[in-house]
Amino acid sequence: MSTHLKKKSHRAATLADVGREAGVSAMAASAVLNGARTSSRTAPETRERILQAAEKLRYRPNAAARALADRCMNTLGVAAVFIGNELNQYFLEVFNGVVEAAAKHDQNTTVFTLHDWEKDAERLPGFCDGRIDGLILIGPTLSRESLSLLPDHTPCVALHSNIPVPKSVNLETDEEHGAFEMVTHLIKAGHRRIMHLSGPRGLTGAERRVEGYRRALSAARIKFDPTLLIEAGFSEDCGARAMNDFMKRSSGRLLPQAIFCANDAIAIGCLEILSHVGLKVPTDLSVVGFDDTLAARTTIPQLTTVRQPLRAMGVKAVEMTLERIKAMRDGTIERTAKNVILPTQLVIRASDGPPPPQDLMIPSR
Amino acid sequence: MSTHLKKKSHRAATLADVGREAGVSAMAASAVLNGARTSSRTAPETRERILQAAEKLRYRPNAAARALADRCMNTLGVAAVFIGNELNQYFLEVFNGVVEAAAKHDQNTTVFTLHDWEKDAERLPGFCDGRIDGLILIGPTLSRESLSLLPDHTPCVALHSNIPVPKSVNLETDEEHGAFEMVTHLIKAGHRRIMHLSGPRGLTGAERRVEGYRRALSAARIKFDPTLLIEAGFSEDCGARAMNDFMKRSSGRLLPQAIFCANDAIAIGCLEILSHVGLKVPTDLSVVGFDDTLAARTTIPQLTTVRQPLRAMGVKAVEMTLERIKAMRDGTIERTAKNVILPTQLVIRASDGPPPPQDLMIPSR
DNA sequence: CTGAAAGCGCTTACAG
DNA sequence: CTGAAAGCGCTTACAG
Repeated sequence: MSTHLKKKSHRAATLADVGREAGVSAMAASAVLNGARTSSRTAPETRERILQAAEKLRYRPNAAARALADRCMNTLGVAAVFIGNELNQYFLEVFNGVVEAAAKHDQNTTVFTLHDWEKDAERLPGFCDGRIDGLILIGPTLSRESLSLLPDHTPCVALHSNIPVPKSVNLETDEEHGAFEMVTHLIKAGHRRIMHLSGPRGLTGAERRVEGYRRALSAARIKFDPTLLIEAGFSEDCGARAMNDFMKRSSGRLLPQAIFCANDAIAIGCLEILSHVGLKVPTDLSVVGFDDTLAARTTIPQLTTVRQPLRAMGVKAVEMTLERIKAMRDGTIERTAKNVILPTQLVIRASDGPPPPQDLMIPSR
Repeated sequence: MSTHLKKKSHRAATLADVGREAGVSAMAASAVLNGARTSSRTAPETRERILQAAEKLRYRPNAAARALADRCMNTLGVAAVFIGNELNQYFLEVFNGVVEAAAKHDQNTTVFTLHDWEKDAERLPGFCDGRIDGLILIGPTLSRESLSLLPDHTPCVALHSNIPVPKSVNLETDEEHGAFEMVTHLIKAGHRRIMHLSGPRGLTGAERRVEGYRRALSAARIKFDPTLLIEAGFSEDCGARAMNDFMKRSSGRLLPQAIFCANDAIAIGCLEILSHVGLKVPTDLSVVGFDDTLAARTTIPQLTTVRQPLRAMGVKAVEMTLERIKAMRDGTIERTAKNVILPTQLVIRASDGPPPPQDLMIPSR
């Protein structure tokens, strides 16, 4: 065919090209190819011609042009931090859900990575520059001031935000209850001397788990022993370090019967140290985690933990973002924060059991 | 001169707005705010005025408009499969590198998920519709026909493609050599009866590992025993199942001294089964993996494995994609496939050791 | 049912 | 050094 101009070969076909090929205008082509009210608008015969032309020219709508005209990119932004350049398991679980739901709704997902929430907060407005229609913040720890940087014109949903994000949807889980249930479970199995390796004190998530731990103890009338509450970071390394330090400085004293770790990563670090000193889990002592990340299933023994529906939260985050985007277009968007709290769930695997028949000591090295 | 129309308040400021505010044209603003040759073009004093106006109006360039004019989105696409809706560890490691490098080069990353490479191949051209400048395929297993669907106008880089992608950069690792080294390492430690839990036969990656295994045996003059070569899938479940089946049908026979698993996930499944039947790793037998994913460090004992530089491959994929994008713009792009092979590396951790002093039998259950 | 017009916000030549 | 013009590919009113 003579329609193939030289320069066209290196350019994607446009609506104008399709229209020309089909002998109609570009907007006719637009209506049948990309338009919403496709069917009503165009005569069936014309419609067919346009479809064929598009097929022949391998027409693909240009996303940028459409976005410019539409003010809609069909893409969702996801912001998260890289700790030491490493995406953590928590993020990955959530992201899994986000990607899954985004795909289902024909949305793209673009990932923005920060190194530090507070320091990089100023980059947030830049993400909302037209390339995304909504923004999902994963586990942000932003101050009230930084939060105010978020522009109004892009709907936002936050997961496990350290403080609720104003005018946004805040998705959380019932961490206090999850911790309570887990510690109660340990108590019912006969444990009394239960240690808690907490997350960084001051972080909402960490505090809630500490509260659940203490409430469970007090509900069972077990006296809270401050030497059994040890602060760690939310990583494997931190868990290992905290546990190691504890063992060193407490050698010769009574070994805790169970250790409730503030997340799975800490539990894994903890397991590692215990294995080094020859203590067996769960026969010598029980170790349990929190989160139910993939890693909880790859430890040996598999980790008893508190399931946070991270994947489902990712899915939900997408759905609520989409809702807000729609509401914003319709002008019906609410300007108030909305908090959604999802339940946690106890997952009993193999890393816990009854306490050993007699008290064990912390080995000295 | 009603500068502040009502509708403007709910709209992001444009270059025209900034220009008006600064008393210059939109293109002047464009030049100083977004242009490349910024400094030379504008008088310092004008420049300052424009900058201030932009600041005042909180001007943010609109990505879609820029993309349309530029034909450049500053975003890279990443395509991968979800197996059973689950992103695997392999992907996550690579993705980590991709996101890291993309951030460094001020590129966005958008993720496209497929359920099955071959079935969803037809979706690939749709991704190249102007919203991405380059496409990275992670572990594609596409037929030659499907590969031909990839449009010419978007540069492509593939990682561990089952067959080299034509006209693209193909990043691989020296898997055969890695497998050879690992098995040789086991042989040097005294192992003779070495089992291989392979990946799906027919897949290039799986075959290369089998080849390395067999070459190492033959280099050490150990006769290849076909009953010790068992096919598994590349997942934990598959590894567990394959191992379980083997143990069942071989009960009472000699236990292998070492098991070389085709990836870490298989090794984890294998460890799980061994732990169930009460066999100790590495004292009763050694178990080693391949990949060095995060999971290799969370098993107990930590997994000895062959490190593939997955993260670095992600980084390299981004860099090479960017190179190709640039070359395409300059018209200097090569139309030939380019293969880059990265080295693997032995990582000795705690899941291997010398064979036990006497032969062990496979326990019957 | 269909097309001509205007506009989305930005750029890149091109004049002055 | 600076601005008027045209165009990127698509849409949404608006006429016919």
